Amino acid sequence: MDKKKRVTSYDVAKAAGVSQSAVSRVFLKGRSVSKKTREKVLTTANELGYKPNAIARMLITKRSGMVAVILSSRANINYPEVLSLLNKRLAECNERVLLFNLDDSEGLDEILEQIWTFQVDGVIALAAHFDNESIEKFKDHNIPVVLYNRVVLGQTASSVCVNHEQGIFQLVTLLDKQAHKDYLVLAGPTESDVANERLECAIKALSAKGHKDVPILYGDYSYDSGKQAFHQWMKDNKAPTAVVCSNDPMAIGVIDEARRNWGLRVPEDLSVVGFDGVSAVAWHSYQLTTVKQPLELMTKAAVDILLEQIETPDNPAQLRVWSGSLIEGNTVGPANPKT
Amino acid sequence: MDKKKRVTSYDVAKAAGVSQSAVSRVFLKGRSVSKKTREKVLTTANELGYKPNAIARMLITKRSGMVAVILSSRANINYPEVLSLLNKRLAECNERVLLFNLDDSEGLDEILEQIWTFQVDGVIALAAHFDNESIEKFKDHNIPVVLYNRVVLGQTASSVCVNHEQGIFQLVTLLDKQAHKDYLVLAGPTESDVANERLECAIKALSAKGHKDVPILYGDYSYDSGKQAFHQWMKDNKAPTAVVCSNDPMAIGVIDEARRNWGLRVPEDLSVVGFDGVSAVAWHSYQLTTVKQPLELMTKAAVDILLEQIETPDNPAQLRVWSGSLIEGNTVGPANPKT
DNA sequence: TTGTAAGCGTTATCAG
DNA sequence: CTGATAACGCTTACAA
Repeated sequence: MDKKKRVTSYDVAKAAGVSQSAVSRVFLKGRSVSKKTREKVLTTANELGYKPNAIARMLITKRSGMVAVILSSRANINYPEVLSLLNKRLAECNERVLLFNLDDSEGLDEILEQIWTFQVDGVIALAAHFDNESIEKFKDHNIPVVLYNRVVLGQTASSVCVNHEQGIFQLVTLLDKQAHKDYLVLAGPTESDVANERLECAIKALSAKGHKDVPILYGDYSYDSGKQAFHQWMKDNKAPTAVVCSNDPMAIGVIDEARRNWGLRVPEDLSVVGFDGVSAVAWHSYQLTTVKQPLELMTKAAVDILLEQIETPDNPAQLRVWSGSLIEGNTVGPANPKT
Repeated sequence: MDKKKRVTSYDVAKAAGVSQSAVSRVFLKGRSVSKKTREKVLTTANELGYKPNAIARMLITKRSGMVAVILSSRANINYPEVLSLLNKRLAECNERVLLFNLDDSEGLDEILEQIWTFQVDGVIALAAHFDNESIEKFKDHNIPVVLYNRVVLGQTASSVCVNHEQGIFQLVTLLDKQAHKDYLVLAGPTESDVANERLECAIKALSAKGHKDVPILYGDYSYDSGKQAFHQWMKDNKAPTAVVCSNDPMAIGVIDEARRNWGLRVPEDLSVVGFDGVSAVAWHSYQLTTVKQPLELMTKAAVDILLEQIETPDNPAQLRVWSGSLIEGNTVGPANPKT
């Protein structure tokens, strides 16, 4: 009694006195089965504990019901909601998430091969290290891809994005209105496309307001890197009056460093803005002014677009861009240079 | 040129002038193939862009190479590292993560059926709503389960846990040494087993130090719920001198609320401890005293145990428990009751 | 509406 | 070492 063989549609068929295909039809939507046999099959299936084997189904239908989600550890740790929301939306559409972690570009080819062998229906890519060549490979394999917050130059794949340019422009405008002149930009890791885009947007926005040659510091998106970058700068330079950070944790790091080690009050002496709208920005000790990504809308759209591409692969790629919403915290004040 | 049919082992066999089974053997480890045919097959496979079809392999080998990870949104958002670490470890062992989200118990049965149809090799469960009955179902289906931070009474499934009792005892001891007498316990959501266990441990530890009938507040593990719970308490009651919180974000909420709205200094007037050791506890504005879970060790063990159960299903279930490490921040000070 | 039979693309078995 | 051939458990024409 311990060698429990899996019960198949044949077993059910035999027990119910019908053909195997009848059993199969009962478990498929929109197939013509008489009420009588349906009930007969359903009850015996229940007795035997039969559940259709998804693997066998995948093999014949050539649809796996799985979507590969490629992300980096950093992406998941900074935006855990994204994965949860994607998963939930996909589950509603009867697709499961098969997870792939891509932290350094070395493993990329290996991951692509894996994805290919698993016959996934589509791919959603959030990873930083993801070049255009790889995107082309998916095209070659006829497997639809949706990029999340990743701009493509050639526009061969669909993507959903937050409008970095508009969001950062809003933040810079806010600072500019307060008559700030001494700016600092704290950028993210140079390997990240998103980080580079945010940096460019910051430079462009500042430039549009007449602030050229703003010094640029680099961090890795972490709190500590924000602290450290600001510390390094302050050791050798005069304090800025405004810091434009490429994400929220770094901005919070800058705030803590400024307050703790350099006697700067925020926002009286120093204004700081972030980006993303993570939950901690609302914490009372910070109340960071930032721009929030509409994650629910973006994830929903990513799934919708992907499913559309799965159903009708010949539809052209599309790009959808959302404006972020400004969160006015308490970290922006009038310029007040320390002399 | 656009109807790209997938290339199969037959195509490669024909092109290379060998049998289909020869091709198959080349792509399997430890199969005897002559050097000559191996090379021949490998090069033509490369030319044609052949990759074995994992689905077909699953069907015949009855191993899917996939592990179901069941988690709640809250779990992923509070402990995003756990999923990343699990995924990385599993990938090293050639297992992929198939994700299942379980937020309310209503969908449980549905998810279990899905998991069953996907023929996953094993399950790692981090979800809060996961009763013993469900665990039994996996046993019935012969599919190994490892529970993550979830105690089982019957001990029919393996599990890895942080030692809540020991960790909380350390924290309470720290407070007791500072002569605190007026305690408050801030517990997590009552639906969560982990939350309930932490609450029990707190009561037990306080009781062991002679502090009986400590008032208990409830939150949902979020920053806001910590703020709010403390606010409610303070409206009608005298300030405690020490708050034992069931996780870090709630503790940080308590700190902010105490400082902002009740003029309490931390740690001079109020001591606060948390649990988990999330990254924000190190932020300078808080520097929370807490206990950190050894996530790397725990996730590694979860995977190791699961794989062992997959290889040798008759091995008995095992429980592994780790002590958390005390992080002494700056939120515990001598008792100093405000009169 | 039902049953028969032909796949889907592998791996496993067993002669040669 | 190699090549037939039989599974694996399902879906899907096709014929009845």
